[in-house]
Amino acid sequence: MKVRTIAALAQQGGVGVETVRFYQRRGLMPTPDRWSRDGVGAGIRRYGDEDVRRLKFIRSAQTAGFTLEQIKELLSLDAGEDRARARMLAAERLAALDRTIADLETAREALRRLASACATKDSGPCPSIATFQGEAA
Amino acid sequence: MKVRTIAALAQQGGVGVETVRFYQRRGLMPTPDRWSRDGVGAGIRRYGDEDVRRLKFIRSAQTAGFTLEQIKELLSLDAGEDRARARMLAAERLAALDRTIADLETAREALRRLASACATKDSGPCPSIATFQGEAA
DNA sequence: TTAGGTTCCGTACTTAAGTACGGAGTCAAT
DNA sequence: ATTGACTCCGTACTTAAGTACGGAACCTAA
Repeated sequence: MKVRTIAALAQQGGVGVETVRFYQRRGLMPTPDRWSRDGVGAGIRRYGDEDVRRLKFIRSAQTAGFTLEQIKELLSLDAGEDRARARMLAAERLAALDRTIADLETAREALRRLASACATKDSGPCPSIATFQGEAA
Repeated sequence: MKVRTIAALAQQGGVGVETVRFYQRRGLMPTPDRWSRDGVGAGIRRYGDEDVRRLKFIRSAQTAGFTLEQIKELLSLDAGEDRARARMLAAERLAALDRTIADLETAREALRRLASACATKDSGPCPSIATFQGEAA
């Protein structure tokens, strides 16, 4: 159970210090008590392994397309009792994610067409617009 | 070759009027001349089929993850000569898109795990954080 | 014990992509 | 000719997710 400063925590989570502080302000990360060895000053806040996990979770959930607001709820559910709600959030996000992935696959095809439409010669107009037609969201 | 007002253009592009105007300010959409039948007033701007295609292209390219700035360049390339540049932009975006899709697939898996981890009972803590572990971006 | 690097905190600034507002001009129908 | 809807335009506001700043407190090593 290592303890670390905010800089070390941020580094392990792959974010900047200011970002951690931002998450604290938004209620996504805790703001642990200050802690001084010799009890003389106010001390510095120290972070444990659980905080690292929490931070990494936030980043993963972001990749999955959750907003910080939703992640906050997910985190509160993590400690709470309302499984049905958590399940619903997950299912909703899963559906949205599938739509996004499908959209991106479509866009990927269009982009591949664009790349190859531009590949045949080295100059002359390259019909970007045309290659995307029919793919409007 | 239908002509339309900005409202009709926006509607066909699936965006709001203000958004079209925003694209005009950013140089992504043209600002055609005003046009009055009886030459009495200053008239209203009219938009043609090409504008609809352009607008739809913008939306598609956005789905593919291009920023408006990049789309602007893509559009200028469309009329220009520099195929190599267009090809490069497309290839870059294609690679980024593949990374994004892969990330989302991973997140999708994690989310599926989350949903099923929460599915077994109807109450009690639901381990959101744990289900995502190992998936940090 | 002092110099430096961190931490803490509040506040302000940034960026991307819109969205809204308000007043003046224009158009189409009554 | 007037009304009501739409257009034009500049300017300002919004949202999400940070990022930066500045001064005071704190901690560590020489």
